[in-house]
Amino acid sequence: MPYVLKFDPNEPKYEFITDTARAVEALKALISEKAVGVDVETTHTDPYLGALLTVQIGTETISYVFDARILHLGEIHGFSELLTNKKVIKILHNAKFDYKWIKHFTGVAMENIYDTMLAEAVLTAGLGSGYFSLLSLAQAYAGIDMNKDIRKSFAGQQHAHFTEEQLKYGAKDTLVLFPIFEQQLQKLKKENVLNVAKLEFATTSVVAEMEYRGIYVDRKKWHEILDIIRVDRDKAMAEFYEAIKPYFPTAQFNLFGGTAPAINLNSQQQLMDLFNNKLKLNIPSTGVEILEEQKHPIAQILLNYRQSEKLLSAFGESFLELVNPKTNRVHPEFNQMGAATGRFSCNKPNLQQIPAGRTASFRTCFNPKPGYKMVVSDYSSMEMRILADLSGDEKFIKAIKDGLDLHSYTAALMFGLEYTDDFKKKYPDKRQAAKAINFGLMYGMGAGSLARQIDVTPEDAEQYMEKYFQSYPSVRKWLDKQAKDAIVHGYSMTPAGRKRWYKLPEKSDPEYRKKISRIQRQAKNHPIQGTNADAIKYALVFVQERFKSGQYDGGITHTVHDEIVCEVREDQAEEFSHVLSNDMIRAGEIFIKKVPLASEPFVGDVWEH
DNA sequence: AGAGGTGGTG
DNA sequence: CATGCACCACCTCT
Repeated sequence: MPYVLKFDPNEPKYEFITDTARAVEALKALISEKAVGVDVETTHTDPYLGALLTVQIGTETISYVFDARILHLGEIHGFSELLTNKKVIKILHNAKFDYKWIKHFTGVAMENIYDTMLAEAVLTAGLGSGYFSLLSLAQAYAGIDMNKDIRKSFAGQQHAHFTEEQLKYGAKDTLVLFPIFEQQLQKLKKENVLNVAKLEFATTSVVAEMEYRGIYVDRKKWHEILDIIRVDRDKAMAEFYEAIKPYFPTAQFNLFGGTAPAINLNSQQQLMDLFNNKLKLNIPSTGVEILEEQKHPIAQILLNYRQSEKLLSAFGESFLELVNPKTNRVHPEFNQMGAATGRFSCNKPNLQQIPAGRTASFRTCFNPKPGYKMVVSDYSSMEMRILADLSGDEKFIKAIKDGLDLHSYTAALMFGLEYTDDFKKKYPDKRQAAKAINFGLMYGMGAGSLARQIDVTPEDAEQYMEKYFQSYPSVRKWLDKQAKDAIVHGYSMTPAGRKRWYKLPEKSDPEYRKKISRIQRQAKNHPIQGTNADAIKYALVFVQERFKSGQYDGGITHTVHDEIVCEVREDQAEEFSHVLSNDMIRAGEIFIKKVPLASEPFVGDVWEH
């Protein structure tokens, strides 16, 4: 049945509230509602740098526009009571944005959130971009055109009077949430993903708190690391230009007597010309895997240059510019539906791609605030445990239960060797090969790429894989079933019920097989990666409760797929580290019942372990 | 502005 | 028949 609008999009009913007495009355009326729409207007996107102008809270028929410049909302009776009330659903679009502003300016931490943006992301995972504007949802669910230009007009409105146009716009933003909410709810139930949506909603306030808190970055130390890398980079660059001199006999001299670089080291086009036309190496690309095979010294020099240049460009000044001048911390944006699998993505800066090796120790620059410790915990080999559990493979499960080193154990089975505690030392190559298989098959890898990766013939790789699947027969069965089901149903699913949909190609599509194969690989991986995501989201909710309840002093600073990083008051850190690990395990056990889980805690002064 | 190449993370 | 999942940032080139 079509949804009937309860308001007039051209004349939205609203009340502009500037006095406390009227605010109290409005809030009193609102608290008996089943659900309210909430939105804010601000002068900026960053609560640390801007001002809160209005908070709109409304029903499906009327929106109350509270003037946050005049009213002390945090102290007004009924405001906190309404926004933290667990019986009244707060409907928002991209709730973490409003959450941060309301928290910052009123001290109120909203509860019981329904987020129309996240709901849409859950409903279209794998199909869309993961980002949905209120504009597009208003159009799709209510046929309403929203004027996006008015939002920009709030930037300079800190003291001036709002126009009626602006107030109407603000009001419409809460009114339009209802038709979206009502219809999404039906869809979420119909697709059986309401529980996943609820997990996302519970997670969103945790994400808001995490972004709001941010994490301290030691800029001085960061610069010291950059200086060292820059020396290496310049050295490699000099070596490179020296080495290519013979190939550029006409190398021009510029006006200042120095040589003008004959080649832009960052131009793959010019490099290809050098390697193929001058050096006659005939390489298909200049990627690491190709260059590593080349004997020519220039290839090695380029690799050295690239290694340093990569770090300087991706983690240089541009990174430090993202440190917030007010807080001296970075406040990355975490997109909780950033990946089609349910994983987080992260940007500005992307803390999920800070180098982890020991060569570039950027992670040591992330420190707790004074009097606090970094407390970190990682799930150990989580995706392998998930695969063991979901496939129900007895041998696989037993190996985990017995606490064996899984890569070594797989190697022992595949190569017919005896498993011992020092297997890793005795057969490092065999273990490495098994590791490649263990990971690769979770991505649906074929024998061809396995052969390339562990440097054996395709025939050998084929044999290894066959041996692997003979060792773990249920794993093969399970993977095959995921691939098949995805094509039959058009989606794959985690045990938590998180779905990822696929756009199936037409039979006539010239790339039909290629596309089907790709979907099959994605469908094999999705329940594994997605279950990890489900677990970490539950864990984040559990852990946040530890801080919110006042049990521990501190907060979550960030999360990297299978890792949660917190800063916790020094005297509580050690104890908290075990609480953190246990919460992560407890969260995982909601979905993983047959296999024991582990999460390793660390306490220190840096984000690194 | 967008695509493609490269490379950082789990 | 093609052949490893999920991201984001920076660079060059068009």
